[in-house]
Formats: sequence, C-alpha cells, structure tokens
Amino acid sequence: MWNPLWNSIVNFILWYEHRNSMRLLLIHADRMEYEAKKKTKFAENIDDSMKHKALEEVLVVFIAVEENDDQGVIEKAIQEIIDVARQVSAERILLYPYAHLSSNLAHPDVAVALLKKMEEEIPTEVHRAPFGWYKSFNIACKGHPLSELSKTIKTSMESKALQAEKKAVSHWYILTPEGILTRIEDFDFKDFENLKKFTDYEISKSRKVDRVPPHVESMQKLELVDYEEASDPGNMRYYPKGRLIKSLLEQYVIDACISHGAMEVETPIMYSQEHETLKRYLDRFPARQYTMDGKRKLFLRFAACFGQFLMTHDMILTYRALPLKMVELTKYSFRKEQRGELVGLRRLRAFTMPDMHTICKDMKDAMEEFTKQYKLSVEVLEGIGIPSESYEVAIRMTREFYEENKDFINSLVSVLNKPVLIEMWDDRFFYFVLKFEFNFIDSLNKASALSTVQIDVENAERYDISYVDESGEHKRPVILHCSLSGAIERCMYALLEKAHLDKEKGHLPQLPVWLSPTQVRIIPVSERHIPYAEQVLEMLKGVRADIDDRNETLGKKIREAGMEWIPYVVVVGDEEERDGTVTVTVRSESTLKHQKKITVAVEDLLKMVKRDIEGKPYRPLPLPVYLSKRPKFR
RNA sequence: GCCGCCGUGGCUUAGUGGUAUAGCGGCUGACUUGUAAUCAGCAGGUCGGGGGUUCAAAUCCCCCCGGCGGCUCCA
Repeated sequence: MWNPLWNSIVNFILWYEHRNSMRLLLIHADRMEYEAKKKTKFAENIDDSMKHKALEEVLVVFIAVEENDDQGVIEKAIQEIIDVARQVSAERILLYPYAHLSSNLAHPDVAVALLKKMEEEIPTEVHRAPFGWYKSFNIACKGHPLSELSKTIKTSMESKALQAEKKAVSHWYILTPEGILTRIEDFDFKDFENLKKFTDYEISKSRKVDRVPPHVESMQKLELVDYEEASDPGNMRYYPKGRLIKSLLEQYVIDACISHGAMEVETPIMYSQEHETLKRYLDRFPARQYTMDGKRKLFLRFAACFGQFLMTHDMILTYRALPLKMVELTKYSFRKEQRGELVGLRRLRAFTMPDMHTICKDMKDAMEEFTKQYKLSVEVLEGIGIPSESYEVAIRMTREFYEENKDFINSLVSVLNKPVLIEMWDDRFFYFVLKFEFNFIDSLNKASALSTVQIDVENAERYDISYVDESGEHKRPVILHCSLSGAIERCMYALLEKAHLDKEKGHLPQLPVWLSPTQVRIIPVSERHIPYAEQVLEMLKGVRADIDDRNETLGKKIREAGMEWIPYVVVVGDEEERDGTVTVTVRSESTLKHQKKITVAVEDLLKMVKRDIEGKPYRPLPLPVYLSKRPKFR
C-alpha cells in the first residue's frame, strides 16, 4: 500500500513541469490519520482540534499552492475536488497542505489564505490539516482505479491571455505591386506558384509530408551538422565544416548590422524567473521555456530582447541619439519548441540569430527605419545566397494600421515587385502593430521565416524605456525588432534545401563559393605530382584549398570531390607541371554528364575564386590540408 | 505535449522465434593511376536502453531514450 502511494507522488512531481498552477494529489482513502508534531517557521496558529484528526471514507487532497495562484485557480480547484468526491462517493474531504508537490511555491501567507478560502467554499463536509507543521500521517488508500488522481489547475490569468490570442481572427489578402488588395480566394495564383504554396501553408494548414527533409541528409553526408543524442533534442553538433559555414554566416550578418549603424552588445543568456518585468512574459508562454531550478530560479532567454531592453531602461536617451540601434548575435536563443516540430536545422531549441532593436522617436521614424531594414534584409539574404525568388513575403498588421498607412504598405510591396501575402487582425493581440517576414519555401512546400522586422508599441512601456525630447519632456519611443537574416541555422537549412531544389532542376547541388568549406581541391595525378600540387596550393593564398594525396585512383578522387560539392576541382599531372597551369572542373557550369573543364594559369584560377568571394568574410580551411590526414566524422 | 511510423558494426542495409547478411568506410598489401567507386586479405556487432514472455528473442509484449511525420504552437 505504501509503495504505490509514494510512487504516485514521485511520478506526479516528475511529471508536471507546468508553472503557475495549483497542484493536487487526490487519494480516496478508507482511513486517514494525521498528527501535527512540530512547528516550522511558517506555521499557522491553530487550536487543538486541528492538531490531530482521524477520518474515514475520506477524499484526501494533497495541495501545493503555487506562485501566482489566484481566485480563479481556487474556483477551478474546488470544482475539480467536488467532481472527484462525487465520482468516488467520498463522504468527506480533507485538505492537506503538501509543499513537496511543487518547486514553485506561493508565499506562505498567500497559501494559507487560499487554503482557508477553499475550506469555506467547499459545500460538503470538509477538514483542513494545519499549514506549516511537521505532521505524521497514516493513510489507507482504497486502490480502486480512481482512488489516486493528480491534477494541475492552471491560472485563469494565463488562460485568459492565451484564449484572447486564440480568438484573434485573421483576414487574408494578396497585395500586388500595383497596390491591389485581393482576398485570397479571389486571387489568381497562376503565375505565382511559390506564393500559392506559402498561402496554402499559412492558411489551409495542410502539411502532409512523408519524407525526411533533404537538408537533413545533406547536413550529415557533407559532415556539417548532426544530431546529438546526449543533449536535448534540437541542440545540434557542428563538425568543423559546419562550424566554418556557421561562423562565416555569423560574421557576414553581424557585419551587415554594424555597417547599418548598429552597436554590438552582449547580454546574459539567463535571467531570474522572479524578475517583475520578465515574469509577465513567462506567464504567457510557460511551456516554451528552458528553466533551471537551483538556489535561484532561472530561465534561458528566447531572444536578446530582455537584455537589450533592460540595458536601454538604464540608459539616458535623448532625441539626438535616435534612432538608436543595438544588435547581438544570440548564441544562443533557447526555445523549448514542441518535440514534434523539431526537424534538422529548420527548427531548433538552441539557435543563433542576429537580434537588432531600434529605438525610434515616433511612429514616423519607425516606419522609415522599417523600410530601410526591409531593403537591407533583401540584400543580406541575397548575399548569403538566398535570392528573392526563393522566398515569399508576408506582411502582418492590424486593420487600423493598414487603413492609416496604405501608401506605406504599397511602397513595401513594390520593393521586390511581386505580390505578397497580407494578414490583418481587427484588434491588436500582440506587442506589434506591423511586421514582415521573408519565408523560404522548401522542396516539401514548407515555409520558414527568415528575415523579419516588427514595430513594437508595447515594450517601451513594459520596460519603462523613455527618451527626452526637444522640449525636455520624457517620451515613450517606438521600438523595432529586427532579425536581418533570421536564425543562422535556418539560413543553412535554406541553402541546403535550395541546393536540393537546384538538383531537381538538373543542376549540381552547390553552396556559394564563400561558404564552401573547400573552395579548391587539388588532385595530383600520381604521387610524383604532389610537390607541384603543393606549389599550386602555396599560390592560392586567401583561398581554402586542399590536396587529395591519398593513394586512390584519379576517378575516385574526382568523384569524392564532386560529392563534397567542391566548386573548383583542380587536376595536376605532367602537362600542368610542364606548363605551370592547372586543369579546373568548374562545378557551377557542369552537370553530372558534361563537366566544364578549363586549363588556366594558377593566377587566373586565383582571380576567379577571389571574384566569387569578394566582399564576403574569409576564414581558413577548417581541416588538415592533406586528405590522408583527415578523420571521418561519421 | 498528443497520435502514428522507425532504430541491426562509423555509414547504408539483409534477416518476423533457433545468438546475425552484404556493400561502403577502416587497417594491411599490391598497383602509381588523366576526370564520378582498382584489386586482394584482415579487423569490427551487449541487434537504441531496461524489463517481461519462452527451452530459445534482432524477431512477441511493456516501459524509457532517440529520429521522422502529423496535430497543435512559434514571444
């Protein structure tokens, strides 16, 4: 009898991770007897009748009152208890404060008050064990199917906020560069296949797929990134080549932010769960948080907003400094996304993104900045290797914002000169009034947001951020949230998926040259050509080149260079050595059947590669130069 | 989180009740190569983990972990 009871208590504690909820463990017992032995420092004052009780045919309700529990929770809990009591035909109820059900307890005064309230409001015979005493107890659980139940009663506050969001009704349109707003059911998608896919994805939510996305196979085969079973799902392992690509993208994107005028900062990755301002966020999105319950309860950030807003709160800001931009490359942002949503590099639980915030004087300035960042996002994605044909634009806003700023919205649409998906809400349910996203559409017709900018009209207030205007008055700024590229990992996903889409069109899959781990592979025809290969390597300064010195046939080395997606494959033998040239297979101009081969001077090859990578970050080869010395990672 | 499918050497995989198959990769040797896999030999497996059924489990049952897909969700 004791084992099942304690098992159920332990399971219960392990099972529930929810925050801000009252926790109940209900045991229908033949008999329950307790005795208050000794006071703890939280002990309530009680008369003798409460010190010892023995009850029969009783529903014992072990209760932990949690932080933020309120009247709404109490009502729901009472209803729950009454329902169970009726179901099991219990004659009486015993409320038994049991702190061990939770690691997030309410203040003792609050807990006692709420327990008393429950005692008063339960209509049947009800008893209450004293709060804050060390008690011995002896329970005889009946052991029928309903005799042991555990319940978590969630706060009504939280559910109200979530319910409101769920009620947000979306109106969908397509807006053309000519400024014509059409309801989606009336729009002719004939020439806009990708936009159709995106719209279907957003609205009809039909997402039938029976395949592993292609980028997952690529990221593993190319030895870029892999799953790490020993970690939490969605936390990846990066091999040297994957780390290189990620580093280069990170550098490129942060450079773009800085040359746009942003100040790079760094803020903590973890924050206190008790912090007044941050708490409200947590209440709204309790399940998506990585939390750590040590001596101090902490949670891991999901973006750099917290750190930057807390920093801005402490700053002295005048109108002269605005618009003011701050950026952090978040390594990492943590979001405990639901298990079933994590796929390869598409959605992770730990990811890196440029998170830039712009403090603007007013809505007018915010809109100006919004347009600049919209255009910059186009450039940045282009630079990364994701052209505008690969993604579709969504603009989401309140109806009010649209009605007041039609020309402005039209001007955004004309930037890329193609129709965009519009989502409108009658009321503002989120912290922003306007946002755009660029959504990559993959080979399985799934859409993923890359770049995004939002106009935030709520957080200046929440974080008490203000600036002093020309007349010396304190004013609330409007804040822009911007992620120029979206998550870096997601850019890698998009590049790999794009390579796969190109392959389906008959091209050889490839990464942009500046991101290719090996840019030039030098293959000596036989062992005696290795010294010349080394000479060529020496001349290719500032290029990631390596030498396949393995004891393999030429055919095999060529094949493997191809399977590594290497953009320039150089073969050197007697002829090249004699003439001081190289024979290069240019991947971007080849197909599997017909390879484009050119014989050029080494300097000319160097010029070709340099032209490809101009203006992009460079890092050296992440692996040994000689292939014979390389490990295999999988 | 819920539902479904999956998990065999580093990788891909055969094997549905009698302790396991092959290829690639690795190591050794031969060959010294001219544009997408040279030949031979050798080594390598607690069949994701735990429990159960059975004389006997990779195979059947239960639980857990991990992967994929769907639902839901994405500050």
